Amino acid sequence: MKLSRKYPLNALRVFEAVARHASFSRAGEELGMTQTAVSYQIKLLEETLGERLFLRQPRQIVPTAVAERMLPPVTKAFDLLDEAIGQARQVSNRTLEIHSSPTFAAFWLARNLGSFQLECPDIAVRLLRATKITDFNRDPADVGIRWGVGPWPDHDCHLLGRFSFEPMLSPALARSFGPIERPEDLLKLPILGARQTSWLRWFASVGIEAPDLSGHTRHDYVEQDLCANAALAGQGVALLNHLFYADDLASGRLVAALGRACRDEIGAWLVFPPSRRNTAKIRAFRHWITTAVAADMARTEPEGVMDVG
Amino acid sequence: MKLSRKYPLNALRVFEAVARHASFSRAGEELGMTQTAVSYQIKLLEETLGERLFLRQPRQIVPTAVAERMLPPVTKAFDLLDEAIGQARQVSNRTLEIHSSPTFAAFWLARNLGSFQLECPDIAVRLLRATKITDFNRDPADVGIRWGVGPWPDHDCHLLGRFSFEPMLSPALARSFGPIERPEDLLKLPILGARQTSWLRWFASVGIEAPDLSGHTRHDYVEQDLCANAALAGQGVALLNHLFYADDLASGRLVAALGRACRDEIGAWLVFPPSRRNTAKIRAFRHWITTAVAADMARTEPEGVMDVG
DNA sequence: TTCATGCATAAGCTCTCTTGATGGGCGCAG
DNA sequence: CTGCGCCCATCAAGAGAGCTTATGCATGAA
Repeated sequence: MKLSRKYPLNALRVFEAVARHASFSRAGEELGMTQTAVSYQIKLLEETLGERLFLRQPRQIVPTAVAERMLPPVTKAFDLLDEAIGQARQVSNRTLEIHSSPTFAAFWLARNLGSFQLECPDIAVRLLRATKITDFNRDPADVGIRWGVGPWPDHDCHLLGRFSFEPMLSPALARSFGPIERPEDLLKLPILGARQTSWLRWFASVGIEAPDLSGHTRHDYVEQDLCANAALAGQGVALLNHLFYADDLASGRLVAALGRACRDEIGAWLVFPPSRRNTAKIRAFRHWITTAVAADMARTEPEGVMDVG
Repeated sequence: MKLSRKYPLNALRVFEAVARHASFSRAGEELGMTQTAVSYQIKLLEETLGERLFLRQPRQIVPTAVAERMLPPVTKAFDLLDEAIGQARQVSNRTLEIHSSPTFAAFWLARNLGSFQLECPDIAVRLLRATKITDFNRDPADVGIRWGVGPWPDHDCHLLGRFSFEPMLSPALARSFGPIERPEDLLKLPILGARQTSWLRWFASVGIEAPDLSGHTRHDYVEQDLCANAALAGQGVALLNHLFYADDLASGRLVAALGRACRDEIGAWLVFPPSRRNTAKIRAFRHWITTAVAADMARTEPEGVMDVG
C-alpha cells in the first residue's frame, strides 16, 4: 500500500478553489461552505504537507511558491475528474437499457418506442427481451418491464396497467368450425396456451369454474405472441390481450370468439432499482411509458370488461 | 457554484483501486480498509452517478462500459495529484528558510552552516536576517533564530544556549588608554551600545550596581556586530559574546578589558510553528543546530563565567 | 454435500467536518 | 485619527460521513 496515496482529497479541492480566488471567503461561496470550513481544510492540507500554502496577510492571502507549483497539476486533475464524472453522468443519462418481457417488447414497445424517442431525442434506447427475470445486480439493465402479478420486493415497481383479454381465433378457423354461441363450444377447439392461469380466469368469468383443459396441452405456448401466431395460422383459439391485438381484430385477421372480455391480476409493470429512482432518464421513461400505455389502453380496451382475480 | 463539482472524491479513489484489481477485497487491502468500506464507497459513487459501475457476478465483479470509460481519466487525475503532492512534500523538505537574528546569522550561522549542508546535502538553505521578529503567518520562514529572553507563546521554542560575554576593545585603544585595573576604569572609555541591559548586568556582576552610563549614548548601536566593528576600529569598549568573538580575542584583534565574563538571561533560541514540528527538515535542522551550538560553546566559552539575571 | 470465496447488509461507533459565534488586524472613509 | 467593514483565526458544539465488526447469501470447487 502506497502511503503516498494518503492525503486529504477534499482539502485539495478546496485548495484549488482558494488558489483561484485568492480568498478563503470567495472559495467558500463557490464551494457552498463557510469560510471557517475553508480555513480548516487549508490548514489540514498545510499540516499534511508540512508546508505553508498561503501567507496570511492583512486583507489578502498570498500563495507560497509551493502552492503555485502545486496549482496547475491539481487544477488539471480536477478538470479530468470533472469531465470523467460529467461524461459518466451523460452517458448514463443518454442510453437507456430496457429489459422487457418478450411479448410486451415485441407488441407494444417495438411499436411505440418511437414516440419516446421523439420526446427525448437525447436518450438512446436499447431494448432487450428478458428471457428470465431481470436481476439488476447482474445485468446492465436500467429498467425492466415485467409481465406478472407484482410488485416485487426490493424494486421500485409501477403498474402500467392490467389489460383485458379474450379468446381470439382466425376467421378461417371460425368459419370452418361454425358459430360459437356458448363458452363451452370453445372446448371443442384447440386451446392454445392452455396452461395459462388466465384461461381459468376467463372461463370462470363466463360461468365455467373448472373447465377440463387436460386435452389441450399439445399447444402449450408460454409466450402470448407464440399463441397469437398459432391462432393467426388457424391452429386454435388463443387468449390474447386487446392491447396487443386490437389491430388484428380491427383488420379482421383475428376475430373474437364470443365477445366476452375479462381482466385478471396480471399486469405490466415498470421496475427498476430504487437507488436509481431519481436519474433523469428513468424519470423521463417512467413518465412517458405511464402516459403512453394509458393512452393506448383508452384506444384498445373494449367496453364491458369483467374484472376477475 | 458548479454543482458538477459535487461528487465523492474518496469514492473515486476507491473506484480507481477497485477497477485496477477487479475486486473489492483486493482494493480494500491496498487502501488499508475493509471490503465493507469499499463496497460502501462504490455504492455511494454509483448512486451519485445514477449508474452501476460494476456488475456483481458470483465470484467476481465486472466493470460496466461506464466504468471502463471513466477509469483512464480518473487514473490520470490521481497520478497528477500524487505527483503534485509528492513534489510539494519534496520541495518543502528540500529547502529550509531561516530567519535569524542578524548577529547570530552573520557570526555563527554564516560560519557554521556548511557543516549542516554536509550533514544534509538534500536540504537547500536560505538564510535571511530578521530585522523584526518573524511572524510565521506572514513570512515564508520555516524556522527562526531569536536572540532574547524567550520563550515566546504559540511557538515551539528551543533554547540553544546562553552565552558569556565581557567588555572587549581593540589592543590599540587599550594601549593608548593604559592599564585597566578596576571595572570603574571602563567608564572612562566610550561605552559602545550603552543602552543594552547586558551592560547593567555586567557591571552588577563586578559589583557596580548603578553605573552612570548617561554620557555614553553617542554610540548607541543595537546590534552586537555593529558594536564589535566600532570596537575593532578603536572607538570604544563593547560587550561581546565569546561565541562570536573568541577568534578575535585569540588572534589579538580584540582584547578583554578585565577578564571578567558573565552570562545573563538572554539567549539564542530556535523557534518554529508547532504545526510543523515534525517535518523532516525541521527535525534535521533542530538536531544539527543543537549539537553544533553546544560544541561551539564548549570551544569558545571561557572558565569562571558568572551567571546573572 | 461441505467448504471457501467474495460481496451485501445491519448496527454502532469514531472522528472528520461543518456551522455559528466571536475576536483581532488592517485598510478605508469620513 | 477614529469608527466601520473586510477578512481570516479560533472555539465549542453538533451532525453525519465513513469505517468496522458481525453476519448472511450465493456460488463454485472439492
